[in-house]
Amino acid sequence: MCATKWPAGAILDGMSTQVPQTVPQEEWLRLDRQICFSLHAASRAFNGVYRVILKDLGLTYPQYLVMLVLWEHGETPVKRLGEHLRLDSGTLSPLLKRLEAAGLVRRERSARDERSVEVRPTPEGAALRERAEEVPRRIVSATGFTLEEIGDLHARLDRLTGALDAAALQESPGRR
Amino acid sequence: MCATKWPAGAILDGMSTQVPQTVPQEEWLRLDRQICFSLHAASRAFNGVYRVILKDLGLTYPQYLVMLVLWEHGETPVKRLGEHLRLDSGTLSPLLKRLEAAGLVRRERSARDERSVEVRPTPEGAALRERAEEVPRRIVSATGFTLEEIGDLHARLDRLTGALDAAALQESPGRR
DNA sequence: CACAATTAAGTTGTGTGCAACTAAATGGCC
DNA sequence: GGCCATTTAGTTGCACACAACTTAATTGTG
Repeated sequence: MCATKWPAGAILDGMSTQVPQTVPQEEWLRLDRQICFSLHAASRAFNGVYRVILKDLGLTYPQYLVMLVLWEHGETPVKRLGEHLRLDSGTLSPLLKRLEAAGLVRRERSARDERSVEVRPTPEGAALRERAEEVPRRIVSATGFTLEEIGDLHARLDRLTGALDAAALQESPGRR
Repeated sequence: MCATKWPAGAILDGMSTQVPQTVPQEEWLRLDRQICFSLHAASRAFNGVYRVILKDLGLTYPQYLVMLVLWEHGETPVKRLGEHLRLDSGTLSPLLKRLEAAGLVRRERSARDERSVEVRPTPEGAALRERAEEVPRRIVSATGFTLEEIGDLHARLDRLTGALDAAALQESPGRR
């Protein structure tokens, strides 16, 4: 919910604030833009390349991510999809409805737990995997990075995400 | 590869496809998810931390980026804002309208070029800068990274974005 | 000067992403 | 068995992000 107060500064609590104060006051806003902004920009640039490549498949980028999970794990409840992709039902429900309308997945209430909805690829959705298999190579090639560099970047980003999640969690302890 | 199928194969043209074929077919879809997904996740994690921190200021993350540009450069036409932030008018127009409604910026048609709209911070918008000055430190601290690591990550991400943009450009040569 | 091409904002429509809420089912606990 | 807290999807509302389009102003060219 993160709807809480913010006594401001809580995010620093419990974290080592080992940032050297060698950077002049004035520079902080510029520096900051570089950090957050370069990530934001990279994410959107990635999105753009995926958009072009996935157009043939009729998928958006988040829809592709969902299909990746389904191809790997088969029938999966919405809840677990959300855990894999870090998305909640507010995002997944309409997305899955579109995938179902496109004939790529089927949704049906679990028999054992009527709260849960199982999502599984239709034959068409499963068949799409073959055509999707060339996507990764094209993406890697578009990055211009070697596999080693990609692995390294991946590790850094995961560490970053972990730290950011931990910091945000300090604020809103009760969600997802 | 890159043989027949897609007319979209242009994305590979002119790039060295120096990806070693040591990874088995089956693994590609998993690997791929790791690259794109970790970036996607990191971007959203950043967004989450910013959302929490910026709530005090009444700004969303993209609105904060716009204010950063305005604080640094003063009066700026919408067009230039878009260049700085890599956003088009479809995103900026409603965003700026909200910032104007919040009393943080003013928009007015340029006298010399009636097509252009100049955006500049109001006194309230300018005053917000002071309160925003603590944001970067809190963000850096939330990442758990040193400034050196951040600089390094920043360089990699910029390189990545450049390569991805170049690849996407090959596909849709006529835009933005 | 006239007129086509270009440029800058804005609008419309679609698809996320997420907070806040609702509804239904389940599991504990007495 | 009855009741309440929890869990799971779904819905609503808001804010990007971007493609495609519209409108208005400017520029370039003959």
